[in-house]
Amino acid sequence: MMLSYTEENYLKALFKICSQCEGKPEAGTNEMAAYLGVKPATATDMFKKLKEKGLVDYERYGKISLTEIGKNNALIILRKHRLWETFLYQKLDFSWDEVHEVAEQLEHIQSEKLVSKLEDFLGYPEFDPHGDPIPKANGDMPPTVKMILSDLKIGESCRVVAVKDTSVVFLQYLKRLGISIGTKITVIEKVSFDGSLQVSIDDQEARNVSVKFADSLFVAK
Amino acid sequence: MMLSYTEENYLKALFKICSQCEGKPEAGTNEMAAYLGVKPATATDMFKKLKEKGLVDYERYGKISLTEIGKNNALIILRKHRLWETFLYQKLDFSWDEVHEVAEQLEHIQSEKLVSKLEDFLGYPEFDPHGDPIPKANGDMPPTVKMILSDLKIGESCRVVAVKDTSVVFLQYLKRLGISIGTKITVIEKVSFDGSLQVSIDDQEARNVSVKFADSLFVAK
DNA sequence: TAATTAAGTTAGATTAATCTAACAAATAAA
DNA sequence: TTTATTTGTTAGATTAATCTAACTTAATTA
Repeated sequence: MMLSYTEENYLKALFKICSQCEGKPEAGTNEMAAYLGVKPATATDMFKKLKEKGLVDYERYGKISLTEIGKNNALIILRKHRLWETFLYQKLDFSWDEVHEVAEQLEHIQSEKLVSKLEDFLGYPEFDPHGDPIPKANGDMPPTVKMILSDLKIGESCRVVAVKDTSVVFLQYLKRLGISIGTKITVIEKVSFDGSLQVSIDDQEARNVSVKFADSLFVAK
Repeated sequence: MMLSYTEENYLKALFKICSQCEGKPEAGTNEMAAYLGVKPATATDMFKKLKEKGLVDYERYGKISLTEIGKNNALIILRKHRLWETFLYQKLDFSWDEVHEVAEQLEHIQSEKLVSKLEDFLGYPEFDPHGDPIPKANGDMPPTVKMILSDLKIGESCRVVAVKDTSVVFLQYLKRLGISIGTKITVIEKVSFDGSLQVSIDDQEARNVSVKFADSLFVAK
């Protein structure tokens, strides 16, 4: 079945929203509309259409969620997105914060052969430049059990494995702090007043990072 | 100025048609519509729109041609198309006849940085896999003075430098004959009955090729 | 539980790209 | 030079994706 550019974006958005919140693999109309930058009325119409096509489960005034077919389609798009990001980063020397925008366009190119050839060319990467796993051609994706920086106790060290927030502002901030995949971070102190952390990046002098920041970095001990 | 996918395709089509016929750098409505696979009425509407945007010269019931701005836009699209074809062929191991279709999609990706990085990655190629020149970022393109196989006299030899016809059937036929860029061809005889040629490909045993075939291959002595 | 607020839907309009059918202009032929 | 043919245009409709404004349902709270 052929999906339009827009339909693909709705599926992808739904997948992203659903995979973030554990217990609730579904999204509301306003939530989706806000995420996609359209009005709720627009989203409602699209929900009906996607339901017709068997890609989502949805009832009037209810939540929306992906069917198995819808999920599979979303994974294929995510796969393309992440492979292209890897290409841009590894081969074309794009920086961390630049890859997303262009990959948003490239992910919609229709050619199975292109994707598999690209994957081969990149050497079957497991993760994209942000540390997110790349789904396989069959839709398989390693379930990533992720720990965030906030989970660490005082005195513990870790390595950055991925970013939770992929906004340009965040990625540029990371670049300014000299943080990328693999960077070592040690928690020196937790400030009880506002929950912020004193951390040492690559064993440099300590600096303070906000809760929001510590919640946005995936790490491994 | 932002161009839609469709507008880009009209400009590209117009450029192709115009650059083929020497004396007449303009196209008719039916001609364009047929080329693009739409109805003439649709083309008329688009002509008005493109004129509004200053991309074409056009008057009711008249021919259509590119303005300087329109031509520049067309060249940028052609540049992207040919760089992507080169990428697919050189890096992803696509065959001659497969590159076009995917490049038709890739050429519409909007990112100047992507194009220049890609060009750099490919080592600033001058020609695409079909032997066609790749426009530079500023729109410059080497004026290709091309000779076709039909131009050769009996006994003369040449090397294939490009294909005039990029249809899949033709490219696959070339593949079957073992012809690609650089292949040596010698004209053994011209059959006066139908204008067909007896040729030797890479000094192999002679075989007959049609006028249409000989008109579709660009060669150099 | 009744009232208020938040969330979601419907109806009607808009824009881009397309179509068909009917019409008009330009060109070619008799 | 009048007619026939080709070429091109206009008008009106359609589809996909979007909007605004008005309305409905669900959830919250007093």
